Amino acid sequence: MSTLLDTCAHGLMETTPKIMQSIRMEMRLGHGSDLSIPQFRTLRFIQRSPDSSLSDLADHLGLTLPSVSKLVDGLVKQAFVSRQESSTDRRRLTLVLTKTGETIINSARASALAHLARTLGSLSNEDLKTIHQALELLNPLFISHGRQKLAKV
Amino acid sequence: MSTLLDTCAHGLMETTPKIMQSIRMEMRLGHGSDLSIPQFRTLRFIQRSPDSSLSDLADHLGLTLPSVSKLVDGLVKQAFVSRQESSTDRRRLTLVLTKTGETIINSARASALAHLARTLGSLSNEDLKTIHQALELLNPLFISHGRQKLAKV
DNA sequence: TATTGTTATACTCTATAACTATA
DNA sequence: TATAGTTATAGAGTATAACAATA
Repeated sequence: MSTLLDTCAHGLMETTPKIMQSIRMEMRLGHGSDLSIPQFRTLRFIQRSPDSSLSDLADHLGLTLPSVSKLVDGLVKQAFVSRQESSTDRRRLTLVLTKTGETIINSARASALAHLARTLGSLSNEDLKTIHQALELLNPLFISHGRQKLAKV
Repeated sequence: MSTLLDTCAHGLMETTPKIMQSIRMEMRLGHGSDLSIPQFRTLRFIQRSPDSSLSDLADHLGLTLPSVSKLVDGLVKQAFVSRQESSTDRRRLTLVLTKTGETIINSARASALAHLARTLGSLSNEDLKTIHQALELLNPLFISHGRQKLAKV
């Protein structure tokens, strides 16, 4: 009967996709070169965790290695990222942001944040405090669970 | 300088994709037949708004007609949905859930909700109240803006 | 002419399976 | 043998452009 719990679950299922769609749209329209959400997250991850390997990225995104390999393919093709050899382990590679990649991610991020801020702009400070608290509560509950490996059917 | 606003925008950008990924994963693993998020939303929309047209659905999802046509193709192929002719306007079609579709959407929904409830399960009632309030605030701000029509480059 | 929907084409996202190279 | 990554293949998601049928 836990009604409040159910209500929150419903709310998340209704609202989360709408927020994602808004972010996605801004990512396409908001600035020159359009990034998908995974591409954006990839650039952000490399920016924040330099010298990561493909496996590190796969763990962060919760995707399989082939998926991430292809994802990076696209970013390399656009010259946002380069693959460098690891010196210690010749199987591994090191992901590096190019100058262009750095520019793109900063601009996309700024544009997305500005758009979100505009969207939240009508709220009072108290409302914002509530949202902030809620995000602080939710964030640790939804952790990336490493690479996907789906059960066989 | 509006720091709280920025903090909320950052929080949304960090947390929203993680929640989506969790929902998406449950949608694939949680029950027999796996649905993508758009498929899930489509079935839900038809369930709640019977006799809708493809354009109605496109508006609801914020996608273009060709995208939605293809999306529905997949659901028809799986026999979750059927396309029926509209009696009043022979250009329009009417989307109808099949018996199977009804079963699938109910099961997927229950499973996703249960998973979310489990994830939120460790929170106190007060925390849940905060989240509930936040969702009530956020939900109306992120409305579907009708079909996409991207600017020409 | 405007609207509803489909088809053609072309990306990205994502997975599994099979492979190569290194440890 | 186990791990890092790629390639092959396949289906879904998404768009634009071009089209058919109806209003």
